[in-house]
Formats: sequence, structure tokens, C-alpha cells
Amino acid sequence: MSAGDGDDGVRVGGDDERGDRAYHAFWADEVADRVEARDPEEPVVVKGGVSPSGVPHAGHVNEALRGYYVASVLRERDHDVRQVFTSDDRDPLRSIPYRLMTLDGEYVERDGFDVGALGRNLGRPLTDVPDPLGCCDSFGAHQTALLRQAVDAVGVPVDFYSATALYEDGAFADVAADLLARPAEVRALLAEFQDSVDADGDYWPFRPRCESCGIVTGGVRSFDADTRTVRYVCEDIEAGDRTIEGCGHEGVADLTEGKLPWRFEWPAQWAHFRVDFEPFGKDHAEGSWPSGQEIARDLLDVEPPEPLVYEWFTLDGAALSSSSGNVITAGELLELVESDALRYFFAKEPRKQRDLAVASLDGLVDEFDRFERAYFRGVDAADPDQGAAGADPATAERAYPYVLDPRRVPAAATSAADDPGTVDATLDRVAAADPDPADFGRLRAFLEGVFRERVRVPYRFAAVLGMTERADVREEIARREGHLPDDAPAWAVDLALDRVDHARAWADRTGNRFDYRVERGALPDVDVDGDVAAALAEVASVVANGGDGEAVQGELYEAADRHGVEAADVFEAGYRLFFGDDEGPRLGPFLADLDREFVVARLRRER
RNA sequence: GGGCCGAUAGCUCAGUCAGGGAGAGCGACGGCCUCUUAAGCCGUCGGUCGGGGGUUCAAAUCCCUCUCGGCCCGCCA
Repeated sequence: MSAGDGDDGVRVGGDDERGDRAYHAFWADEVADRVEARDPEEPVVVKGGVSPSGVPHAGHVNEALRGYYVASVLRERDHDVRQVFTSDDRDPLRSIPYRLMTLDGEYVERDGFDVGALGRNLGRPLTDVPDPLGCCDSFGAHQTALLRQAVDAVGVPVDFYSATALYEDGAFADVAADLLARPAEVRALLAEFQDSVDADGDYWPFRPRCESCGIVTGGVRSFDADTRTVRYVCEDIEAGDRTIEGCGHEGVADLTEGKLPWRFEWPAQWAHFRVDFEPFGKDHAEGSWPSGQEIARDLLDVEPPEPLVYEWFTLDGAALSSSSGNVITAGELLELVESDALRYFFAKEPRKQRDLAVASLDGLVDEFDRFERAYFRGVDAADPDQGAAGADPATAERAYPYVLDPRRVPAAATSAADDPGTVDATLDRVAAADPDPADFGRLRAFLEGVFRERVRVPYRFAAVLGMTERADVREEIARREGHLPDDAPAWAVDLALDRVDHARAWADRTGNRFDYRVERGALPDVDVDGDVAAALAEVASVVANGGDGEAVQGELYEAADRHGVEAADVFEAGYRLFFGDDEGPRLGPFLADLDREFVVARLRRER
């Protein structure tokens, strides 16, 4: 069959049956199909997890959002879904971070915290390491708090778990005891995956915390099934390219004091939470995932979750790396773009390598805007965006209601609905990941009704509007340039202009050509030639007399002409006076929009 | 060495599952509004769809192969 036959039919809800295979325009629908095919018990459990050793960065929210989209699809299909997220904070401290972050999102470099104190705690569980910034119970608790902030910031509601708390509660004790009771089976299985494990060797699937020196050590010698304890000798442990010395202490640990090696900890989590679906980065895909599946099925009698391998993204062309400083946090990104756009980035095809370029964030926001337009346009309408990225209406139809951040829908918009209370309650439940079965239908109806009137100002234009702090001037310029329809409701105008501060921060951070700002303070120190000054004084008169933008713009040229100077010199002087820069926006209309008194005085260089 | 994933315009990316016209935005370039300054409008340039081979009437799309990149096969997650 070919598309040229013209009888492919309309894609209903983005879905199309071909034989026994369902095509889905949105990847999360395909994953949800596979989860449903398992016939899971309710609630369906979606899990994610991160080791919080470094500053939690934008890559970590990828894990949370991938799970969120699948959870959302399943919820719309009337499943009860629980999304859990673990902070694997019993992992040992393996290296000294290059920098830390306060709970307020400020970076702290190595000269700002006690490196030695961390160094003396290498090898200990993160939750046993004192917080170098002093605000939390432990370094692990601090990092976990940051991770939680990041997940919250993108609007993914999860049941958050500390691995240490889980161990202390004995959540993994049964699995650990089960595995330790049959070391030969464990060794035989793991030997297939790890050269370092010998099927006839002395490997034990548990790493006790030394009761003497506190490191997460190896050295298990035996397991006592009656007391559910291991005997161990504290041994050296390898951490990257360094060795952390064990103390040689001979001791006994019970199964809440220590941890499972990751390859076992992961299946233990599946068993404990009864996980049905879990996304993970490609680093796991060929490592712990294959062994984890076998451990789960053959040793624990647990069906592994449905997997989703997602690609890592690069930041400005290079891998995210704490040590090289090439990181960006979710919080930083959310200063630059609205949460909807960031959520959109992680709604795109997961298996594709892509670059997140800060300098090109405007392109991401443009793409989100096309995606949103495609949703409102619908599958049957003509497509002004043609084949542009993000503009496929079938994908937008499925994904947009999940991508749109329900927390950002203005209350004034819901109050315009036929039944505001119902819509508010729906949005609250969706935002809290606890929707009623009919909520997605109500959400879609609201979006296609009231929210259809939302307005987006182009991101680069929003950056330009950021040149002035004054909300009334921003709105006036946006209206004049046709970015705010006359009949747009007030909430839509406010929502559109919310973008300005983000885009302004982007222009500021990248120092790009949209990075100009009105110098409202002291008169900039500008040398102005006498003829240019005279020309500017005449422009000032036009402004003082209430000339509109076009009149001021014309006067800039005409005054230059009358005084025998190049228009370019008049413009440059103007840009220097108002922006401290030698270029800027179209000057006449801009000056006409600012408060007249200030403009007149500045043109006369009085203040 | 073995494996998984990827490669489409200068940049960021759609399109690949289901074969049929190579696309978008940005950038660049040119033009327009009494006006060199765009944040508006119009237009142009820009691609052997990483290379090669195969299947087919037809391949960015399916198959094989090679190259390059990321990751895994140690630790850790």
C-alpha cells in the first residue's frame, strides 16, 4: 500500500490499525500498549531512579518525565497509576564533587566547602556523609532534596523514596536473604554477565556497611540464614581509578546495614514496588538490564518491568559532565524557558540522540509553539507549518494535553469555562497525578474550548520585549506588532507575556543580539557631536509633542539631514543613550512607547 | 574484539515503524514600508538524507556492508 493511494483514512486519535499492529504517533502510546499487554495489576507502577552523587541536572528529569508520559497515557486509559522515584542515596561516596549546589540553586565551587571532610568520608553511604553545606542531615539528604526539587520543578508528581530509608525499613531484606541463601545460583548467573565473577568463586551479593569504619565494603565471608546476618572482613573497595582502603575489621552486619550491588538492587526494587514499567538511560541497556532481567525471572520469580531505553542528550554538543562543568539543572532551564517547552523536549522521540543547545533554545520554544498550534488545528485542517518539526497534528493530538503544564493554566482561564469549579478540580487532579477517569476528557474539552484562545508571542520577540521592565510597555509593543490580538482575553495576554522574563534571561545568559536593555539609571557616558546633539534635541521635541513611532522614526532621519550628519551617527548616539550599545530595536516606535518625560530628558542628555 | 543506539541544509530538528513530491524554524543573502539599523512582510540561496551495495516500477524509509559518534561488555549508576 502506498500513501499515494489516498485511502489511508483519517487517523483517529493518532492511532491506526494495520493488521495486528497498532501505529501510534506518540511513543508513549506504544509503550502503554506493551504495559497493558502484560495485564498488570492495579495500580500500575511506573518507576524511575537516580543516584544523587552529583548535582542533579536536566538529564535526571528525563527519567522522571519519560515515566510521566507513559503514566499519563495509562491514566487516560483509565488505569490507576503510581509513579515512584528512588534516590539511590545508600550508594557510597566515590569521588569528591567538583561543585555543589545550595537548596536555593546557587553553585558552590570547591573553595566554598570542606573538601577534606568529604575526602575523609569516601566509601561511606551518601546518607552517612555530613552535608558539606550544613543545611541537611547528610550529603545524601541534601542531594536527594535537590533531586526532589528538580522533579517537582517540571511538574512530575511522584512517590519519592530514599534508598537508605528503604534499606532501614527492611524493604530489600527478604530479597537479600533469598539471594544470600543460594550463592551458587547467584554466582552462576552473574558469571554469565561479569568476567570478574567466577561461578565457582566467592562472590556474595551483598555489600555490608562496616560497623567500624563505615564504608560500604565487600568481604562477605558467610551468610547465616537463621539470624539473617553476614560475616565480613572490611576490604579495600575500588572507586573509579582510586582505591578506598578497608579497615580490616571483622564484623557482622544484618541486612538493613549495607546494600545490594546495583545489579541486584534494581531487581529488588522491582520486586518491592511491583514495577510494571521503567525507563532507563542507555548506559543500563547493555549492562545491568540484561542481567537484571535474568536475576528477576530466574532468581526472584519476578517479571521485570517493561523497559524503555532513552538516549542521553548532549548539552551544547558535549556530554553532560559535572567534572567539566558542562551541566545545566532543570531549575536553570526553567529560568530560560517555560516548563511546557522543557516538558516538550522530553516528550520527543526517546531513542534519538539530540543536542540541547542553550544558544538555540529559541528553536525549541518555536517548536513547542508549532506543536501547540498543531493540536488546536487538528488533523483535518490545512497545515501552515507544513513539514516543520513538531507540527504533526497526530502527535500533538495525543501528547499535547500531557505536555502542557497544568500548573500554568491561569485561574482566570478556568473561570471562563462553563463550569469553572469542575475544570479547576480537574486540573488539580491532573497536576497531582490523581485524575478521575473522566478528567482527561474534561481536560481536552477545556483545552479545545477556553484554552484555544491562548496566545504565544514568539520567543525571540519576547526576548526583545525584555529590554524594558515595564509590563505596560511590553504589552503595548506586543500589541502594536500584532502579537496580541485585540480580542485576546486578559488571561491570555498575561500568559503570553510570562514568556518575556524567560526569554530575557536567555538573551542575558547568551549575550546574543537580543540582549539589550534600557539604561534607565544614570545618563550613559556618551560623547555626542554638536550636530548630532542638535538633531537629537529636535527628535526630543517631536517626542515631547506626542509624535507617534513613525513620526519619531522619520524625524531621526530628517533631523540628521537638516544638520548635515549621517543618520547612522544619530542612530548610534540614540542606541548608546538608551541601551549603552551601538545597535538595538527600531528606534522611533520604541522611543514613542517609553514614558515621554524620560525619553525627552535622555535625548537632551539631561539625565 | 563483541553488542545496542544514532547520523537528514551552516545550526536545531520533523519525516523512517506503513517505500512514491526532500521539508520546517533559525542563520545567511536580497527586496519592501517617505527611512542602512526589525521585532514586520516578500523572496533567494543552501542537501550525493554519513559512504557503498542490494531488493523494488519506485528507497531518507526495507536488507547487507563500511565509516563516524555515544554507550555497554570492568567499577558505578
